[in-house]
Amino acid sequence: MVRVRFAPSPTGHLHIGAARTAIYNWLFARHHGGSFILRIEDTDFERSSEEMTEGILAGLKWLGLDWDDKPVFQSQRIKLYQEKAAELVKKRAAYYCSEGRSKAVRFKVPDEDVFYKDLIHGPITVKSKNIEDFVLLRSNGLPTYHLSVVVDDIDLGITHIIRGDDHISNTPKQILLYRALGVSPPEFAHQSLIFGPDKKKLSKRHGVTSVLQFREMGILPLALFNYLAQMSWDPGKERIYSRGEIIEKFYLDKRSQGSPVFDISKLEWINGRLISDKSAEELFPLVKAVLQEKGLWQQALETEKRPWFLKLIGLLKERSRKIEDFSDRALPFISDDFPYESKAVKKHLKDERLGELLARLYDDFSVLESFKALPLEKALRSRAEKEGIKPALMIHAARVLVLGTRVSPGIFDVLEVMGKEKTLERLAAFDSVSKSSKQ
RNA sequence: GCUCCUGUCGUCUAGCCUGGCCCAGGACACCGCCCUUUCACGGCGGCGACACGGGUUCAAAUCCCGUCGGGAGCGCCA
Repeated sequence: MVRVRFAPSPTGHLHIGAARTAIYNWLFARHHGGSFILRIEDTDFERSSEEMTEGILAGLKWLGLDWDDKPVFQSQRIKLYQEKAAELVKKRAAYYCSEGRSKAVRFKVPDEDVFYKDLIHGPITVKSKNIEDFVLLRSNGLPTYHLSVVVDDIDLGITHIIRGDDHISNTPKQILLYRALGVSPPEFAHQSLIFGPDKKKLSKRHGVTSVLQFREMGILPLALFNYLAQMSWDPGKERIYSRGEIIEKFYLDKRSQGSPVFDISKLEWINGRLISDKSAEELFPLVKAVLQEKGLWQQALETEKRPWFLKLIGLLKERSRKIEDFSDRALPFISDDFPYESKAVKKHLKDERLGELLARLYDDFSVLESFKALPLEKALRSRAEKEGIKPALMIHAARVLVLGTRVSPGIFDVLEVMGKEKTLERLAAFDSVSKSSKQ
């Protein structure tokens, strides 16, 4: 029976490196039908906080991870560690050492080399003479990491320890502790660390690293999940999978051992694909949240204008890579207070014929019975033909006048969603818009 | 300094265990073309890597040795 754990210390936010470790443990447990245990390593009272614990749990949930049993808090198990330390002293595997007035318990490293077979790295051997006697119990009676980890992993019946490479050199110490406690050690698998572009361990100075920050940016949980799961590992031909598919394909060995560099453009690519695949209905609450945050939300979008708003989301989702992207792009549709890109105005509104052409187009549009993409397109193209000009001239001008941008979804779909009233109003604003940029 | 881990396109990786199908495959990014009203999508194409040096072998990205590079750990932090 496979039993693994994720053991964060609540001294900071859920970092994507830690999240990746959590994902691997979870995947391993689910693949083998085992258990995934959460253990909060909060024995460093100075730096730990309940708030951080909440944030970490929220991050895990958001990623779609669930855990078995209740989370275990090390702060509530101090007595157990102290007992085990005493037991080791009794067995003469550990001893009291005093430096100054304080008295701590140190492990007596025996004169035997440590060998173990890492599931990812293969055989690793360390000579015991390279390991110093390390502290088990601090002079204040609190356990150190090595003691609490080993005692808990034994107590919780952990079968596989999957964690970051930064723990490789801790492992021999812990194996020695298992031996001293008379328990055979579990399997170990050490996963490479995520690096920044400078090939150093990823940290805050590299930019966004907290899982919750990605959520705020408008990254979908499944996108981050896929991206993180596919570091050091290649599940196959498709580039994006459901959680269930990844569980099915997951394996630990035979994976890349080098440290991967975090590349946000790939994450965003996955995210964009996932956004396109979602329905407007699914996207609705996410877009709402972003608009609310930017102070652009209108209650009507949820009530009488909801069907219209869903159409808008459907129009915009194909080319959005982050949920954030929706706010700028939706702006001209839900408000009259939007910017005109000066480059766009200069490029597409400078033709002198435009004033007259747009006036005629205005008339063509205003007599349309149905303000839908197809008739709109027909009207514009036949106008262009009559005038002997390329349709593109009016198309580009219309885009700039209606949206203020050079880039958008197909213009006729845009106009349809924009509606007759606003479209005509904005086409009529040609003079003032084109003039304003000349100053 | 000591110990351990690690090194395939700019980036993520496949291949390495079980040498030949690899003058190295895919994806992201980038560039070009097609589609086209713009962008995105899609299609097609391009750029681009086995860190280096020896050895073993008919044959090495794959096995062996060495060199160099990168990282992490060495706390009464976790």
